[in-house]
Amino acid sequence: MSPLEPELKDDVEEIIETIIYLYTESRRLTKELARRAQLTGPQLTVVKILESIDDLSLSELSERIRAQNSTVTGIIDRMEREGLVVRERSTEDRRVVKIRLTPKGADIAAAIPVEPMEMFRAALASLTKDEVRDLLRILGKLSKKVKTIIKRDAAHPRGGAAEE
Amino acid sequence: MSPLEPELKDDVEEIIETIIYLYTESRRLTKELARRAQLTGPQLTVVKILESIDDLSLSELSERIRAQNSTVTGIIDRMEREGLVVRERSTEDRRVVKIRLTPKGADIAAAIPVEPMEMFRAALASLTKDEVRDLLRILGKLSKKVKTIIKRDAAHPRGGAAEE
DNA sequence: GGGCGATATTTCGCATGCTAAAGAATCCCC
DNA sequence: GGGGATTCTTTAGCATGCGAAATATCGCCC
Repeated sequence: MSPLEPELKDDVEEIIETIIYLYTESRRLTKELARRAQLTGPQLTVVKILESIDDLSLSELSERIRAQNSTVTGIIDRMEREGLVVRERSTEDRRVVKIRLTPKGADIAAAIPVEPMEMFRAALASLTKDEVRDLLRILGKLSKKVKTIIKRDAAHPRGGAAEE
Repeated sequence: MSPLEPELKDDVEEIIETIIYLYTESRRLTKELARRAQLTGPQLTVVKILESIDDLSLSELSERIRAQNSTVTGIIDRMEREGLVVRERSTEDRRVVKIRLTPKGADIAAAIPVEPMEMFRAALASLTKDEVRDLLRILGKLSKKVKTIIKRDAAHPRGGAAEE
């Protein structure tokens, strides 16, 4: 189950480093792209999501951008202040707030041609088909394992995250 | 150069999703681990770095945790307030501030047995040697390509990040 | 039909995290 | 050896980002 040997330790470090690098770099680029349209990174993400899905509740939006509701409340506050989106109370369930792009918000979204993460996509295009397939398979296995560890850790939340 | 075909588009999405998942999850776990010692995530990281390297300048520390100096200034402010570290002006170069663990900080560091990212390491241990090697190779190729794209983009910073 | 637990959103307080600009100290070059 | 460019750190202002508690509403169950 654990064929990992000492000599591979550095490899492990490097894999972690690389994943962190790829993540932070893609985020930085999203931010830079957003800046050209006078938006912040998360605001660009929200605008692009609403462009294709108009009419999303705050909770649904939070889930999509992997943030807490309270975080998204703040983001939407500022976007509403800037006239990019509007809040609309749902008529079916008055607890729910629907977020919708304003014409101004839609214009800005349309004016930004590339998706966030486009850079990532371009980089992945330099890999061969087989490499993409391998990468996907291995990362999938990795994240499945992580999910298992987390589940076990949630059940016995007292040690570190990795004791055998 | 770009053998990526339409049918692989979903694979690309999934790879990106997985990398984001792995990154955010490892961060969340670091934070949870830190909480048990009354620390925040970055504070745990700093304490663990200083445990092995005592005597690091603020800039060096920033570089290690991939954050801006101004961010680290704030983190160190709060850690100093809590009595975890002290600032010492360097005698050789009086512009430099050395950060050092206090006995209290050292105790806390010693009391936390696992490294941040340990969960990651445990998950990687479920891969075979060959998989680790492949993953490392492919991620390396990927990040090299990203670096190239960034460099090109920095030279011509006007379009999106990925135009061909 | 009234109360009670569950769900959706907001508020509050705090800790990152960034950029730009200010403040110190050093370097370097004439 | 003096001054300007450079480097190290901090300050200021803002935008996430989180958890916990407060609010509002809904659903259900008796």
